[in-house]
Amino acid sequence: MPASIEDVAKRANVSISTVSRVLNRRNIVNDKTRKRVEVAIMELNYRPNVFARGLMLQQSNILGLVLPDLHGEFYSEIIRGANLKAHELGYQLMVSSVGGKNDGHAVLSAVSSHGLVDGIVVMVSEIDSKAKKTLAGVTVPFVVLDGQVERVKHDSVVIDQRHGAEEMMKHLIEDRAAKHIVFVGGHKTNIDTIDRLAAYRDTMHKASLPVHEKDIYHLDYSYEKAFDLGNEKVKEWAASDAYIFAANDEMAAGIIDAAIEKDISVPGELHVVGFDDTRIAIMTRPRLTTVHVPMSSMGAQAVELLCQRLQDPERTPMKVTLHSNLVVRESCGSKEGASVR
Amino acid sequence: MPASIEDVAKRANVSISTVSRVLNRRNIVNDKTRKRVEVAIMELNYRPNVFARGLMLQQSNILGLVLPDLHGEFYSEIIRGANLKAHELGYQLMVSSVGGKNDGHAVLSAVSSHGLVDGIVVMVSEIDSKAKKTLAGVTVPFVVLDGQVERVKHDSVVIDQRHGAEEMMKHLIEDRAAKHIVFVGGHKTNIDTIDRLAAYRDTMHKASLPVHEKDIYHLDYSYEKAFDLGNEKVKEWAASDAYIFAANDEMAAGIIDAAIEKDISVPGELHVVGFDDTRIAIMTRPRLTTVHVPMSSMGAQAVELLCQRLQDPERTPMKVTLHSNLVVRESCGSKEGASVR
DNA sequence: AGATTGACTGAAAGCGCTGTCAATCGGCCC
DNA sequence: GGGCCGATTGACAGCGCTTTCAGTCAATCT
Repeated sequence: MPASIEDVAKRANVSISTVSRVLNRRNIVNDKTRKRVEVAIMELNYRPNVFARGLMLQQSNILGLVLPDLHGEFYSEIIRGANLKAHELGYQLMVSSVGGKNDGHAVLSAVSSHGLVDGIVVMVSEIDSKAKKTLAGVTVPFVVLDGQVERVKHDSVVIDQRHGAEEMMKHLIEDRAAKHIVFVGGHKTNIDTIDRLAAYRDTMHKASLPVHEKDIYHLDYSYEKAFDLGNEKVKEWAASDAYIFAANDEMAAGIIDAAIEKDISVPGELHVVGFDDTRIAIMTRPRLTTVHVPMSSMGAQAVELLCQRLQDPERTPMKVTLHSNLVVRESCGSKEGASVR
Repeated sequence: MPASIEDVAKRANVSISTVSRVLNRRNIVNDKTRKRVEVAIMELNYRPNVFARGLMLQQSNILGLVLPDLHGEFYSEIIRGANLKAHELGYQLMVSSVGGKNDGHAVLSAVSSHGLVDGIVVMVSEIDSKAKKTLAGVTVPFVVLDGQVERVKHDSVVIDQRHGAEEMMKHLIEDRAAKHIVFVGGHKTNIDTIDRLAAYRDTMHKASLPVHEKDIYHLDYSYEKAFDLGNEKVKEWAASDAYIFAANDEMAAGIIDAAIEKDISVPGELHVVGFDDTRIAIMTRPRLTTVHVPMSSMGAQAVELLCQRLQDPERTPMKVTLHSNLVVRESCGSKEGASVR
């Protein structure tokens, strides 16, 4: 049983009020008394009990981070950024995934209404997900990553995917003179996929290029599925001089590897680009031309917003937009030739 | 302000004791009464306050997971496994990194002695790290991942790296007839590196192969550093028909890519193998021959051990050993030829 | 009938900490 | 000398919940 505030008080020969005061740097405590208390705290290796404190203060200094999954470089980076910033601001982070199962729903509400966390950062990547509905009933402040929840007041940080995606499309069409672009996305209901696909359609349209629905694929963001698709289509694609616009780097990697398997050279015969600029982008050969998305900044920014709101609950909701931008490497050919870094 | 147990009691026209009883399924509460209380709970959307509960019960149902870093597939998988198991057992997970900074020390002790968490899972990958010393003073149960702490009673889950590493070395020497094997590890003080290097030395010795110190490199497990090293050495290595034993998949990938850059074919002219069997292993071309390490099982197992200990604090400490095993793919040539999957 | 028992339920004591309010004390003012 | 002031400190009321410890009441026993 760890020492309580009372033990400290007794040892220092003061009342618990005084101990509490020196802990919280409240009022002024006489120098001598404070020293005495501090010594007692040292000697007893005393730490205030979080629960008692939480009960009084109604706050825990714990933040929740709820992601669709914990897998892969993408989420990994978000967690990292969020964790770092949270510690910097004196908070602890609790990470959860609202994974495929309906269990996500439960986790989310548990984490939030329990009163355990002071606030949460949620990433909602499916449009119309259950999580969104649950969020509407959440009582603590929350910030939404990469999305919005209607009719609920909250901060959010979004990526200007549109911009990056358009830049990419323009690069393909204008710099690379692409005529035939294939879009390989995640699930149809995935917000990022929706955005990126919209940019695809728009840009094609503006460039007066035809969009064939058979050139639009919806996979699940995984390397494996993309590899399988690639295995099947890569020859056909190469034959039509296609440019493959994958909605994340992993799928781009899968397709490139499928091409290699079939002895089709990238970017010689087939061009592939990715999205996110995760570390995978530099681990493929050729390295990926992709769109850089500042993942760890997203995490950090969200935490920062959340903490600000915790301090000033009345602040008007903010929406921070982070920019994405094109990163040209070799996977779709380059202006200067294939060897440019 | 969320509803309290008292609000429920009033609404159901009973005392708080009764409400508490139905919450904890204690004693027997009359059916009718219980229904009434349950209805009130529903209507008020009541959730017991974690702090109050924690204060009474001296437990939070929160587990801490402290890793050296949160970056990369390796840790990502551990987190995933741990998180899943924790939820399964009714716990929440709090993830921290004890990163390079001395801040890790602080985090660790904060997390533990604060009384916030019921127990922690720590991964200590540096021998003689500060964290280890801190652990000795930790008051809650903890389980150590991939290591041991002297003179302190605790459970642990370790990987039998030795076995996998030896299997790999034997494969190289016996099946592939390697004569010259280069070891590329992480920091000298990293436990995994130490283990793997030991296996390297032993097996070399047993096979009467000479170990040259210049064939042993200590990097930092990163793709980039390995890529740089590769750029410098790859030609020399290829010339001497070397086999590169990288201590993780990322470094193996870096070296392979450096080879490709220099137009040296893998596994034709240079042979490279990795360790861990992360998803990176199947994303390189050629795909990596590596040692499979059950990362998510590690996380899950650790959580399970921790929970068992929480239930029975007197149980004698256990050490669970997980096995690693060789996975042969193409990066060092294969028995059946280069195209085997 | 009076005593005893069993099934429920309520009152109240904290868990460890914060914050309000009052008490104490030496010094200073009129 | 009495009163007042600022500085410091202690008492104590909760925060919301669990958990004895005592009832209360109808049914059962002797």
